[in-house]
Amino acid sequence: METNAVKSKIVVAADKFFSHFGFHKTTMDEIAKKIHKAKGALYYYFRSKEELYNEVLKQELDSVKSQLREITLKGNNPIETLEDYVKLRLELLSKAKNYHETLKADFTERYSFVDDVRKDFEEFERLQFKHILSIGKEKGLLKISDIDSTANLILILLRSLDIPLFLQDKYEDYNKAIDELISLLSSGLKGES
Amino acid sequence: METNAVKSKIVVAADKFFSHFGFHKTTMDEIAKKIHKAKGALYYYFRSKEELYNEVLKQELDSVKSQLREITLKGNNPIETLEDYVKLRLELLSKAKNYHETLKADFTERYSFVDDVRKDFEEFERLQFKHILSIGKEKGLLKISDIDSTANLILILLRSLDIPLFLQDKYEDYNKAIDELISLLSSGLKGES
DNA sequence: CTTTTGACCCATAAACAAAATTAGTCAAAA
DNA sequence: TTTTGACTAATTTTGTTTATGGGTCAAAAG
Repeated sequence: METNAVKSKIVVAADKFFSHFGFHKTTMDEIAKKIHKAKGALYYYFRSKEELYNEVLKQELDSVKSQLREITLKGNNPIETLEDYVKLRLELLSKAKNYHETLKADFTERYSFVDDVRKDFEEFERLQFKHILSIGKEKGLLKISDIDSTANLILILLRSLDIPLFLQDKYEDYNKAIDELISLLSSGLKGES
Repeated sequence: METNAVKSKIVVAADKFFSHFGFHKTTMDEIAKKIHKAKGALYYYFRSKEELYNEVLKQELDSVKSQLREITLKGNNPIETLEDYVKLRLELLSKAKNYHETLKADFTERYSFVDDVRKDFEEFERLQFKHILSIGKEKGLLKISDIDSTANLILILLRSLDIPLFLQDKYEDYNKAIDELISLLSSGLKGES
């Protein structure tokens, strides 16, 4: 693990601007100014603005990942774990401004330079769901015929909900439905399909 | 019910252009030309281009509504009815190009002039779900504590899925998950929450 | 009286050019 | 090894002109 103090400062400063003003309305110059460096210094650590943005998003999502991973590992009851996961995920992602921006970009330009980070997050989540479900199956608490398909469904539902939740200010409106979804998942996964 | 032949021809012609090229890339002139009328004639029947587009969308969704209503009315087993509803809905809406355009517009300009039609469709669907669920509850086939909340959840899930399905070419990828969702709903609504 | 026409107006969009901004480079310096 | 800052080239923004297309309306048609 490379712990370069300057590189970290760049990422922290960049995140401040990117999450406030977005990718396009942030300039490399202002990021450099913020940490009292010349613009050229940024290019010593990052090949391009896109690579820097990619790193900022990576750290944003890595933080979310590590907090969600705790839930998955700590949990005893898979139903409760899933409930906690969904709630914490909602809370954490609702603050992840750069993530929101990449979601929005899907409808206009597409930020293909963050595809790897986003794919990584997707696969992380898929793994968490598979893990939770397999524990539930082992313990005989959940009746699931195909873990992969069920994990995929949960993944698709949550990711689909991200769009209205974070891009269309439906956060308040949908909050009640999230609880409803959790209890539907609970009872749905307990019963026979 | 006003059955004006000319008005109908206008709407049919307008639909052809709007669904192919969208609201902005369609001109009132070409719609008029298509039915061998002058542009002014369109304004005898419609106050504006927006009102015409609104009417086209209304008819597109009215057609979907009437086909979905049949499912709701014909169905005996509420679980099967819900399954049939979701599948037909997906099939019908996947072809509803103007509906897709209004969904896409939500992320850019917003077509506020179609809000009424869209709201109407939303309330129609809410009613269908409430109807199906209440039948299921009556027959003792479904265990639902709050019909309104559950209907609302189904509404939110399906509408959230519309975006990736119709706007982000995930139609193929998600098709398997739709079946999975239906069976989750089935077992979830049968069991206790 | 109802419906249609098409020239007309004007707001908006497209096209183009000029100016300004900013991503990215690099030789020199720290 | 790291940083600088002037420099370049590409992209955006701004301003201007031209073209397009929504909407009107007096006159005509039926």
